[in-house]
Formats: sequence, structure tokens, C-alpha cells
Amino acid sequence: MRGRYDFYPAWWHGRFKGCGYRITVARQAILEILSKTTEHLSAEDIFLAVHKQYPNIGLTTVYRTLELLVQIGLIYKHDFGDGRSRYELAEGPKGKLHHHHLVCTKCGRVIDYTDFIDQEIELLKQTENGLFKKFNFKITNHLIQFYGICEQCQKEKIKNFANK
Amino acid sequence: MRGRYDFYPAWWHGRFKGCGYRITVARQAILEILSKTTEHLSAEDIFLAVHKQYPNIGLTTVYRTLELLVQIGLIYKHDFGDGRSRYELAEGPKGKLHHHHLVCTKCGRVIDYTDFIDQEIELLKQTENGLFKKFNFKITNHLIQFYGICEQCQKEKIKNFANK
DNA sequence: ATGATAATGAAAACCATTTTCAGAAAGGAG
DNA sequence: CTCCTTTCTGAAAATGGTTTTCATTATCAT
Repeated sequence: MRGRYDFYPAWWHGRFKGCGYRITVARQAILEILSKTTEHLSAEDIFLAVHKQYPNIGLTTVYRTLELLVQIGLIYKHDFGDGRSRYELAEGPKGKLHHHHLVCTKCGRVIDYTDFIDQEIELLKQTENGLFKKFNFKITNHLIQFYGICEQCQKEKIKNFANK
Repeated sequence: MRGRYDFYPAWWHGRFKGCGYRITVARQAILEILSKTTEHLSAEDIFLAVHKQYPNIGLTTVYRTLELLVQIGLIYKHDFGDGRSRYELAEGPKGKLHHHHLVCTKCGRVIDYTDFIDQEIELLKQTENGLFKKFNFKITNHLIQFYGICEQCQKEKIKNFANK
């Protein structure tokens, strides 16, 4: 099967070939979906989106591709506590803004934020250095996540109280 | 069934009664296990430990109890990426040291660290305030986790390279 | 174009966690 | 202490996201 990538080699092709992986329609399609959204898609979300254009690509392949993409660092795998993993492009052709997540523990809504990154970077640098010295642990990545109640759910609570 | 808690009411009894929950042997046993370890136990780990002393307590009850304890904030539920949730006491009678985790992405080893908490608290305070102002998001908790390669796995890597 | 090798799809297996449901225990009232 | 309502519990079955299996197909260096 020939795909459009034969004519428009994408930015990530080099990264793939460098690791000895083949460029396939499924991988192209999955990366295309991920690069066109800012949402945190689940494997099934991605499968459904891919399925519209390529109905013969199976859920298994989606899982396998996602695992591969995580492994080579092209995407992140998140756990927001709803029982399924969610995936997000780590960086696009032009690089993507470093950000973290705010998770509402009531409705599950996830908000991306890019604020306060400067202070954060500073803290991380110190921490990484310190942890390396103390535990000889070589840090490659970090996760910062805040949990709380979103605006809508706070209003809900007030409403519910009022009704009683 | 009568348990020892009839004679030695524990520090968390008040918290339970306040929420309308009953004090049971299973709950007592599970909290006892959690308060006697610094490890990050899985539901099955806890079940096995409890099972030694109380063979009639089932895995279902362990899951249900853990869910309850998370809900009332007595324990934390962590995801270190090994496909099962791991649990840890949030605070003991005397309060427990606030800490975070270093996860080795190669062997899964988890190291607790309590360093750099001062700077972290400062950053969090700022971030929480800022996020509240910007998104009207009320933060109740946060998660910081570092990922990398532990000392042992770094050595492994060197060994493996040498063997080639 | 060809062949070695990697990738794929469908179905089944996996496995941590949840649900169901009938029986047992907790704890307030008397 | 006993009764009674309500909550809790265990066993077994169900659930549901993810992984494995295996025969077939696609990729791509030659």
C-alpha cells in the first residue's frame, strides 16, 4: 500500500529510520491524528479517528504503535486516573510548548497550563542535580500534576448544597 | 468477631466514625499493614500480608477498603507504570514526611526522596495561587515524580555495551 | 523485482479491578 | 445483653483496557 508519505516525507521519518523502524501507513496515520489535536486521546479515541480514513487498521496496531512512539520519545503516555492511558505528542516539527496538567478529581477534566515554567525549570535543575549527587540517579524526565476541583464542579457543589 | 481494636482504639478511629464508616477487622488489618511498611504495596501485596494473619479476608475487601481509604485521604494511590496501583499511608499518628518519588524507567525501582522540599513548597504555593487566579481551579493535591535510570541500571548498560 | 525481515489484523488470552448477591458483622436503641 | 437496621464482607462472575499469538502482508535494501 502506498501512502502520501511517499511524496511528503514527514519530519519524524529520520527519527524512525535512525532506530531501524519502518515507515508504515498505520504509523503515519496515528502520528497525523496526534499532531492535529491538543486533546489527550486514549488508544480507542485514536483507533476511531484513524479508522475513519483507514478502516483496515486495527486496534492492536494502534496499541503497538503507541508503545513504540512512547519508547522512542515521540509521544507521552499519561494516566489521569480514568482507567485508560492517554497520549499526547511530545514535540512537533517546530517543537512544542512544555506544559503540565491540572486534573479535576470530580469530573476528570484536564487543563493544560504553561505558566510558572521558569521557576519550575529552576527547581527541576536543582533537584535533578541534587538527586544525581545523592542517589546517582540520572533523570531523563519528570511529571508534575496538580489535582483539585475545576470551576464548573465548584459551582455544582454550591448548587447541590443549596438544593438540600 | 472481636479484634484487638476493641481494646486499643487507634488514631484513625475518629476519622472513620466522623465519616459514618464502621470499624472492622479488615480495615484495621489493612491499615496496620500499611502503617508498618515504607514500601509501595499493591493491592495483592496487601492482601497477601493480611491473609497471613486473617485468612478469611478476601481480595475484594482489600480493594474496597483501599478505595475507601483513598477517598477519605488516609492513603495515597500511586501509578508507577507497572500496571498495578500502589498504596502508601498519607500520614501516621505523628504525621509523616512529605516526599516524592524517583522511578527508574528500566527496572521499575522506586526511591523516595525528601530533599528540596522547601524550594518545592515555595514553587507550589506560587503555582497554586496563580492557577487559582487564572483558571479558578482549586488545588487540593499535587504529584511530582522524576523518571530516569537508577545507579544499578546505569552500570548494567555499561556492562552490556562492554559485552558487545 | 525480490527476498529477508518487520509489521499487521483478528481472535483469544490476560489480568487488575469491579460488580453482584446472599450471608455476616457492627453498633445504636431499648 | 439482645434486637434490629444498616453496612460490610467473601466468592464468583463480569468487566474492560491492554497484550499475546500466529498466520498473513507490507516494507525496503539489494
